[in-house]
Amino acid sequence: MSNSPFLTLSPVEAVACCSPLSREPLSPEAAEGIVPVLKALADPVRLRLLSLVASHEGGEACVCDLNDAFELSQPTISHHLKVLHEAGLLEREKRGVWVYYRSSPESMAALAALISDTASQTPAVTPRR
Amino acid sequence: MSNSPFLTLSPVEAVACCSPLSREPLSPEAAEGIVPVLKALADPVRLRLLSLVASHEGGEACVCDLNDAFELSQPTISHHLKVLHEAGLLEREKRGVWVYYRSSPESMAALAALISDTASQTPAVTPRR
DNA sequence: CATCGATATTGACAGATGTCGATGCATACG
DNA sequence: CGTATGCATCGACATCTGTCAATATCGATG
Repeated sequence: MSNSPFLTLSPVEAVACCSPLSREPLSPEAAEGIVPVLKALADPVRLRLLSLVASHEGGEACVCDLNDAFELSQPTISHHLKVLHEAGLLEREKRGVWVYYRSSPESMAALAALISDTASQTPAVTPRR
Repeated sequence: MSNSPFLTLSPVEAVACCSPLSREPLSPEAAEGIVPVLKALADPVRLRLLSLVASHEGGEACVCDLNDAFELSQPTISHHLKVLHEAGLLEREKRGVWVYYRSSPESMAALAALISDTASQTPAVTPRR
């Protein structure tokens, strides 16, 4: 695999197609692909946002509720939600005037498997079309 | 417990003592305690360093070997190793002139459990087939 | 002791990131 | 229509972060 398949992958896809960290040395390209997801998580506000959404009933929450949970400006919360969304950790759905964000358990599971693959074997890098 | 127990905890301890993200909303203090570990991971060089050490035989590697794996200055690698060490993701041991870093599977497992406590139960994200 | 080799620390600097106020853009409702 | 509300985008700013060259430290060895 000479040319990186990671350039065409979304962050979560890059995570899902890697073998676990402790299995073999991560390639530079794979690392670059995965890092956006970890960066998205590596902020206290975003971590709480993700937890709020994921632990909310139905695994989703309205932006208006999320705003109220922080003492931060609305644009700031909107910014953080965008980062989580672009990393593939939150899905977005507009219903009327409101916007709902939904957590993605598959993405979280893929990330967890990358960090510590104790039980299941993740499939090695499988090119998709 | 109104006063934060997280101030006295090392990053990995903060990770280990939290219920999973999707179980209940993360408290601001818990988030602050966990974030250093995620920040440590959220860099391509550090992610590769961790993977190199973890996948190396015996789960440990000498700094001299790690330096050679990157086209970065020695102080830069030393800096990144320090960050990983202070986050509790790598352990340090000096043997003679050389320094060895060892990965901490428990820390990684704790982090994986925080992100997705179903990681070991769900058939890890499988590609469509 | 003098020196060398392996790591760590320091100081400086450019670029990335979190935050805000102001503004834009839809959609709902009189 | 016009207006109100929910959310996103923009521009600006201060702070944080990754990187390097220079230097310090510490153990081994002659």
